[in-house]
Amino acid sequence: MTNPDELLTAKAAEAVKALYGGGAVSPSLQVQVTRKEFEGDYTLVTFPLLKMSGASPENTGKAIGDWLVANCPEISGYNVVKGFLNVSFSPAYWKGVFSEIASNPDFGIHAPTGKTIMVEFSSPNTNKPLHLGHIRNNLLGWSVSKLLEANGHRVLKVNLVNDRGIHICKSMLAWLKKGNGETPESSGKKGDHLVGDYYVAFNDMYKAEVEALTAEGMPKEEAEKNAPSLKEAQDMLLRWEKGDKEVVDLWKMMNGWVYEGFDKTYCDLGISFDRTYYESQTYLFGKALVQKGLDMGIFEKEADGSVWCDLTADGLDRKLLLRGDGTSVYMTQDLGTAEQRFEEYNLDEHIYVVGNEQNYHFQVLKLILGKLGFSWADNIYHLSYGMVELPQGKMKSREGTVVDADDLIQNMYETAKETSMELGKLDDMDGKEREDLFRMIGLGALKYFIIKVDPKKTMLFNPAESIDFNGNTGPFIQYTHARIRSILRKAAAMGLAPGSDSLSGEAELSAKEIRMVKMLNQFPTKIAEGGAAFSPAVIANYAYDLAKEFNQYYHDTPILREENQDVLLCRLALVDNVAAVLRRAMGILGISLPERM
RNA sequence: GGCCCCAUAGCUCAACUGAAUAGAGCAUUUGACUACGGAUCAAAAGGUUACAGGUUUGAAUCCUGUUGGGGUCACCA
Repeated sequence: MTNPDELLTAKAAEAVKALYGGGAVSPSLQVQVTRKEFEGDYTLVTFPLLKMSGASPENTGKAIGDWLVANCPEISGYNVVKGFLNVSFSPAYWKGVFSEIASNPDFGIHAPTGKTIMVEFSSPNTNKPLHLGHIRNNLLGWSVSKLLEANGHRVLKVNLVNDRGIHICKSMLAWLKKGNGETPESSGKKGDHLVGDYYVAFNDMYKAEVEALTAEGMPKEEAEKNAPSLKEAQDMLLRWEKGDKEVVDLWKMMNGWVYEGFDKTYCDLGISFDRTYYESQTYLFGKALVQKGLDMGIFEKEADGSVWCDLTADGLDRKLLLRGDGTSVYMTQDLGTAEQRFEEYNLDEHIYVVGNEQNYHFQVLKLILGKLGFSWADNIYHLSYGMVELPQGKMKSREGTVVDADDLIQNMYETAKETSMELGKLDDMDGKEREDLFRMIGLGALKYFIIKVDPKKTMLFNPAESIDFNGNTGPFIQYTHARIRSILRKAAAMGLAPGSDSLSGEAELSAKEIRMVKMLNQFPTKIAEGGAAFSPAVIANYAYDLAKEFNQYYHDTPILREENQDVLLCRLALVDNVAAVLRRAMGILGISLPERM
């Protein structure tokens, strides 16, 4: 069955042609969902048609409305308000739409496109634990991947771990000096936190040294360059690059601790990757491309041996691609990895989930890849998300205002537990089951809180106010689902279950039920919309609207106490499908819905 | 300073490609369990969409300027 909006667009085009003639059928037929406060299902905006009709908006609307009712059996009526033609479809038509939704177990999921898309996200440094910013990145990367899968694409989720560099050496050095052999086992600390503590310890040490040097009369800038611990860290990096066994062993051991910690956090968040890349293995990529660019004449070499790409003609700056000593920089490496990935996986698209502070970097990356002649340069997309800010502004590790990921997850669990225990609905549930439920609700609240915001926008998190469990929240949707499941359990106990014959009766859908069918019917469109914009927020807001619609319906429509068997079965089928769509929508966001809570 | 992004109710967020009276939630005030689950529902109040112009039948949305905020401009990643 054709979608109502498509049907109306097609029929309206016919109407315009029949009424106003000519081959000049206006391409600007605007069909939209009728606003709540007006009667009707879909609305045709008549303003763009006035020149053609030569009549007032009211008369144009009337003429088209009359034609539609006369020539289209699915359309049962219309009204015109100002220039808006509000069209109603018949209840029988909507029942047909619903029956199609109900018979499709994968309703909303799009057919395979054959496209392969790589999504890179998370990409942590191995010198400190994950924080709230990483949580937004991880949740976005994960849900965008799921959303693209729902759009029929094959998705590869990858992580690029920044496991080398001076910052890693800093924690290693501090551990050597002050660690006394401390390990996660000996201290009981989670590995990533342990290593993070030594990174902080390094900075304290370094700051003290700089202060001591400036006290002796050395200018601050010079002191910052000459502090002995920094020198030692730099020396350690050189030894690492030479493969010095002692340094490499230490590096492996400490990174191992960090990975164990990260794995725990990823597991808590319900996140995994198809492949993990390590910069220690990819940081030399891209050097061949530098030579290629030089040969093509798009890069230039300075007297000191450094290589640059001049982008001033494109309104940007000159960009360094190779240092004077022949070592590569971040950009070089990204150019190389992109080429390597497109070749190895024959990618159609590559999405980088990276904060908007790197907009410039990705602009340059894309531009240079284009200049190097790669046709796929246009198929890389920087999913640039906004920072998570605190009431006092940006999170700053130096000022201790970073919201730790593990703490936050634990916190959400505690709050979920408290709330649930207060309500006391779970007294007959066993311990393990309860723990899982608290985790599900806490995570649901956290994930929804983050994902419902448009990725591009800066968002605010206030640690002083705990994340809500009422209103437009994850638990609201989880609760709605639990409620529906409760009804269905009771129905099953009465020997009633929605099935393929639930809609075969005479029952006609009420206005409220049509509204819900209409909303259900939008699900595939929402998935397409969210996918096109790489915005899981579209799905989150849709799920909320649907849940809210159900709760209103639920409040004043008896289901189990309905005496007419046909109507009862029809209602059961309807709420069953609402639950199924909620599950599918929230599944895309990585949020599970409970049977009860 | 150059370039980029942002500004919507007290607060957190919506508003498809320009469309009807700019919508939700939280907080505030009020009402609803002898009811299929009150983590719910119903209602009140809350707005010159930062400001000033412009384009359009129609602007939160597009254009110009102003103000305020953020980002970025490393031989860091």
